[in-house]
Amino acid sequence: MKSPSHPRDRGIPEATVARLPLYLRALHLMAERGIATVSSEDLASAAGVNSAKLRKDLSHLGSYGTRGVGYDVEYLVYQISRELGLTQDWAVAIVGIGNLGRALANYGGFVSRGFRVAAMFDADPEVVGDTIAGLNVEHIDALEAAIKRRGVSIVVLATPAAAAQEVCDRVVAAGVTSILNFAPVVLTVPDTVDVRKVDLSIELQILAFHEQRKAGGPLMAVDTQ
Amino acid sequence: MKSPSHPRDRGIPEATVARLPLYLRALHLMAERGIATVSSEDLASAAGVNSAKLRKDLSHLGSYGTRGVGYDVEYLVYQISRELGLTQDWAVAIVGIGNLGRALANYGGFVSRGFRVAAMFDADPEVVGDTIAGLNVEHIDALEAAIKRRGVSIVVLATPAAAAQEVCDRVVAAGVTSILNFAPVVLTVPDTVDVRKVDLSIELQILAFHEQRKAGGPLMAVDTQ
DNA sequence: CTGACTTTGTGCATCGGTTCACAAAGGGAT
DNA sequence: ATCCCTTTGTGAACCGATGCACAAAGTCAG
Ligand SMILES: NC(=O)c1ccc[n+]([C@@H]2O[C@H](COP(=O)([O-])OP(=O)(O)OC[C@H]3O[C@@H](n4cnc5c(N)ncnc54)[C@H](O)[C@@H]3O)[C@@H](O)[C@H]2O)c1
Ligand SMILES: NC(=O)c1ccc[n+]([C@@H]2O[C@H](COP(=O)([O-])OP(=O)(O)OC[C@H]3O[C@@H](n4cnc5c(N)ncnc54)[C@H](O)[C@@H]3O)[C@@H](O)[C@H]2O)c1
Repeated sequence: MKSPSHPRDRGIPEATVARLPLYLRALHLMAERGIATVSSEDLASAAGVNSAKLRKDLSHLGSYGTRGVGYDVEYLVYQISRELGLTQDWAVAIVGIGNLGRALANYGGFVSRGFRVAAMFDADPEVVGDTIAGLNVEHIDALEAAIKRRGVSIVVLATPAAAAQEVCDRVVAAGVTSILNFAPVVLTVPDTVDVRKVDLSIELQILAFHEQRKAGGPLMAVDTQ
Repeated sequence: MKSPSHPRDRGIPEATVARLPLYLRALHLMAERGIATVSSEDLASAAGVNSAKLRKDLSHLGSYGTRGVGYDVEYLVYQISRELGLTQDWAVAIVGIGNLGRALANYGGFVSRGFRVAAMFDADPEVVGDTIAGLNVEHIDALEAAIKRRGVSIVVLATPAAAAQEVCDRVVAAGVTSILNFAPVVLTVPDTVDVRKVDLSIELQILAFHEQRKAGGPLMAVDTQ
């Protein structure tokens, strides 16, 4: 099914994909500073990873470095961007324009790399019609039509938890296959659909776990007979 | 160094820790609905994981199930909460009260599980003095003093990227060892400090990668000679 | 008290990912 | 043209996490 000895092989490990944006960010900063060439050691430390890992990650995209020299910054930016699909621009819709949805809509760093907020939806008549970052909030009833009309391919869910699954179902029925979910629920979707979640509360709980260990761990012996 | 055959062994795998909050959330929902007992199969499907994984995860905390029956919901909630350190409450500070910081400060689900916003800081005199969710925004100059006075142990960073490392350094110097970072930068900290990051842009890029595959993958042959 | 049935807890094979360490490749100096 | 130096790309050992599959443990009906 796959050509085994083919370079430029498709099938980049998920862990690698998750780090490519990190490398890209570091490379953009370097490009801005006029750095033309970078070694795996330097780029790795800018991205906060091990240099062997970085080299292995990049090797999945092809052989874009020069031994004895390093990687050409511009060229690598281009290759990673292309691999991630950032050479095209992506129309994003945000559903649920409350505290969080508003913050996201106003966020500039969004647009910076090929992502464009193309539509916003809410169910509250109070909110519908508001203009945020130059764009009108539409009623959730218009969801399917607007998704198709605007070519939305990524949806950000920022509704309350109780509404998330229902909105998700509609969005999926409308043909969207990439969802970023902020609501604290496990979404059920067909496996053709990718869901990524961001859950602040989980992050805090993980921090609390380690914090407790740090505080209690060394002292714990005191009380443990 | 560690007692090998000891039950209730310390050293819970990181992957398990990251899932405990998920189980906890599902359990809370069940408790609300009056469910007293749950099998690993049901809890696993509510949390969106494999049941063997769930059982193995729970086995790290101890042997809290009953064979033939399942797990007592209330008891499991208590055990997981205790393990995560949620039986105490945690004072959280938010630094950078812009779009995102404001959304976080207003977020209710925050407080729900033992996390309390105890302080907010900003550098902008326009923002300092505002009241958000009943709490006053303080000037960043008061950072160290307020962290100590209020017993803050977790800091959420929501400043622009350019300010994040500097604020981080101050926060660490003030004795904080748990940081949740929203700014798109790699923070450098002593290894006694835990940093978790949330990066919307990275999530979108990962989605874009897969979306591109879905769209381009099957069609790619068309163009590939 | 016994036996059928349910469900946990875990040994084990497997897998994906990380890291080390080094041969191969290229650049630049002489 | 040759040699030395730097740095890549990757084989291989290692490590943690996953998931299957089942024996052990417990419930409950009769
Ligand atoms: N605010 C945060 O910092 C934060 C942090 C973590 C997670 N979250 C989660 O993100 C989600 C949004 O949080 P928030 O603070 O913005 O809540 P919010 O209540 O301020 O906003 C929710 C918005 O969704 C709209 N909405 C409700 N039902 C809808 C529907 N069916 N279709 C379209 N819109 C609908 C509401 O009108 C409202 O404007 C919640 O699930 C919350 O748990 C928020
Ligand atoms: N808004 C979003 O949806 C979003 C999404 C992803 C990431 N982020 C990141 O989160 C961070 C905040 O985003 P935002 O949209 O809220 O930005 P913002 O500009 O609205 O808010 C930043 C706030 O930080 C304050 N600030 C600046 N320097 C400071 C300092 N040294 N000490 C204390 N406060 C200081 C500013 O006065 C401002 O109020 C940024 O790093 C951004 O990249 C935001």
